[in-house]
Amino acid sequence: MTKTAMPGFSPCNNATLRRAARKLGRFYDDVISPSGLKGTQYGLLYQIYVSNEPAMGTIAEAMVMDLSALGHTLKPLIRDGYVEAFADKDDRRVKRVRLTRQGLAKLDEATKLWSIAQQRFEAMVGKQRAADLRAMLDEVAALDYEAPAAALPG
Amino acid sequence: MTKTAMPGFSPCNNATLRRAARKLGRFYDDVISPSGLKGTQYGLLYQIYVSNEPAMGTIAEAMVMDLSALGHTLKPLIRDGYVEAFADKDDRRVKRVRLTRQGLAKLDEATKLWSIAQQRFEAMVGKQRAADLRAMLDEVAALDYEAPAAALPG
DNA sequence: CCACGAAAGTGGCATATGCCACTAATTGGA
DNA sequence: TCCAATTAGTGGCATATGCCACTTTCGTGG
Repeated sequence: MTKTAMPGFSPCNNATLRRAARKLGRFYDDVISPSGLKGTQYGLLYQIYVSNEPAMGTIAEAMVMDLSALGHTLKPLIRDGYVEAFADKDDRRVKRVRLTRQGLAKLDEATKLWSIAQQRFEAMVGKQRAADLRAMLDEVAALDYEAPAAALPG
Repeated sequence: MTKTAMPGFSPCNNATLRRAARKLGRFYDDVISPSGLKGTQYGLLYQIYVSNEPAMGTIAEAMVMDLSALGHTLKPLIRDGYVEAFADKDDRRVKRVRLTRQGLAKLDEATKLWSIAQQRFEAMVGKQRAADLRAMLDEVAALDYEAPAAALPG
């Protein structure tokens, strides 16, 4: 018993990943909160910003997120006037989104705060280790979890 | 442009972590779903199982989760009869929980499925790399994100 | 040109998480 | 002993995410 008893380590990759996500999420949220945005919302605004008036499906794919979930998450941002949606010219099924002037300003504001969180985190774990971690995570997010073709008998 | 355009890489550690969590979460959820449990619920049952009739606060700490969030997450499991709560003998503020007979059976059932997900994942990224990843994530979850003592003038 | 199946979103429902304001029970002094 | 500060949970409210059932559009083989 060193001090506060180590956290409940688990052999489950999923549980461990979620645990870390909760902790890191709260940290980024705290630092970014003065802007009124949550870390996830900041990430979404950023993704829209770096894309070219992306279709919702495009964003969902880039963020490895369910399309309907993206729709839900987008609502408060549209409601608050940071994002606006419009129909694609050629395919009326497609809905594209972009940042409004306010959204752009808010992104700027939040980016300053995000930088602080990012720097604080990387100062703690090390820039290189953070990069390594992201690489691992990107790999996990890109994996193809198809059923291992469990012997489909001819 | 190799094939499907790499996912929207982001320099944000938080966004990257969440993205991976979404993807891995869906994978574990899919595999575990025949039991009727979500991956998170499985993790919670497991945590309760390996603890000794833990107090809610104890679980919350181990899982690096907000106490009220834990309370919410616990509700469906109590409703479905997998977990039962009871007041601590010495401190009536404390609420302890334990698995019911059904909860134990469900945990057993789900563990078989979990093993499949766990093995499939580790077969893809490698057992050692998975262990390394968990180690990094445990470290992230254990970090002390206190304000960097930003010069509190005497 | 029309019926069909695929593609893109929407809405409803349920869980996952957090924060905040409260309530109840304890613990520490004065 | 009695009240103030602390501790443990609860409930309400809001966002984060997913799945499923639809609805609207497209794209196509007839």
